[in-house]
Amino acid sequence: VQTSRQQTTLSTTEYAVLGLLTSGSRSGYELHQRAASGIGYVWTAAKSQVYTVLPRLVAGGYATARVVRQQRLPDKQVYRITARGRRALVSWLEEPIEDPLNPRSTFLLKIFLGRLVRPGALVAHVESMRTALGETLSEYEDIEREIADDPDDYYGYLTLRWGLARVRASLVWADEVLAELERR
Amino acid sequence: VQTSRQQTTLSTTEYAVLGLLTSGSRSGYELHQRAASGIGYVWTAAKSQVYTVLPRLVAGGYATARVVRQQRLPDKQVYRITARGRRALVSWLEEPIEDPLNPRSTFLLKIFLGRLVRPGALVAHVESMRTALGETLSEYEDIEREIADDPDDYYGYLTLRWGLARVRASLVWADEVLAELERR
DNA sequence: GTCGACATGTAACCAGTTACATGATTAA
DNA sequence: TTAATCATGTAACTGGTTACATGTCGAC
Repeated sequence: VQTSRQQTTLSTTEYAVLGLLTSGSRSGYELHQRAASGIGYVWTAAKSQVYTVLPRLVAGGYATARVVRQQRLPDKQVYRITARGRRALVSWLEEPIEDPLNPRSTFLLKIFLGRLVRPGALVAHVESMRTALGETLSEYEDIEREIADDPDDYYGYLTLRWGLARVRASLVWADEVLAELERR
Repeated sequence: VQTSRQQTTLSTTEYAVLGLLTSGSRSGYELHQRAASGIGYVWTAAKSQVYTVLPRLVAGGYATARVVRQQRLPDKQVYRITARGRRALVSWLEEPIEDPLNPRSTFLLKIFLGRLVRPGALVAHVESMRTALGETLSEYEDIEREIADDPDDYYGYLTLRWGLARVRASLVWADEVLAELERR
């Protein structure tokens, strides 16, 4: 028996949707609503993306769909994550994060879904973030030394200070979280 | 005499390129190199975007191109911003920023190019950012009160604390910058 | 009778990334 | 001879946003 061709890698949106499905079966509509709260702070998806992604997850064997008939309200498709979907999600969550400082990086999504992974994987993610933040901080500090006293660079310096403030705040966060995770 | 159809609104990438051209005439290649430093911390563009955008700016009358012949090295097109380009850029820079907290918002770009606008416009941008940050902070603090003690939300709380740390750092930055700008 | 929630989707578009393509010069 | 820099572009693809399309029910 020949199985149909399946995707082997999923997009971040697909993993985010699988992540939502780990809290229970949901319809496309519900997933889109949920995307506004909770996970919405770390990952958003347009309605059209959700409806595009769900049939692909079913086709790949990562989820199953079941029609729920309703009176008064239109019928809906309710999606449930499969064991295969769970395995794919967990192994993706444990994979190292490349370019953690990229504003579209998956860092926060992977932390948010931290309950699904081995604690060591989470520590590794936060440590890689801390390393990246430390490198960025010293890079920014080098630039600061160059431009701080040059009035021509005043507006560049303002934006640099924005970056410095946020990198430093994130570093404090990373140190706190690492201490907390290691205490567990 | 009928002028050819011109774009009336430009994309953010086009404004960013115009912003780079205010520091002097540049070739596409140079613009792409510069995008790695300075403005690169607040706006990046792929090589292909730069080469796509430049002829459009010329077609719209926002820039002019001149061929510079070189021995040994290939000829290059050098672009210069026009008065029209400058006017369009400045009026865009002074326009209010919608959704300043959106990670792809133009806030930092407009601060970075602050030397081109009236000081009042800059103050308005930072004030609108401070307002948006204040609203986000109290929203996050509300959520914190709900989830801080619930162990089921532990990983959500970790990501919330990341957000809190960064919002608070940005608020401190905004207050400092406003005080500084008003002292001038 | 108009609006909002429920429910599912398609189509078009825009921005951004990566790969492809070419070709000279210079340094390791 | 291999890679890097200079220089300019095109093509394909991915991800994300907005608009379009349809239809019921309940509340105001």
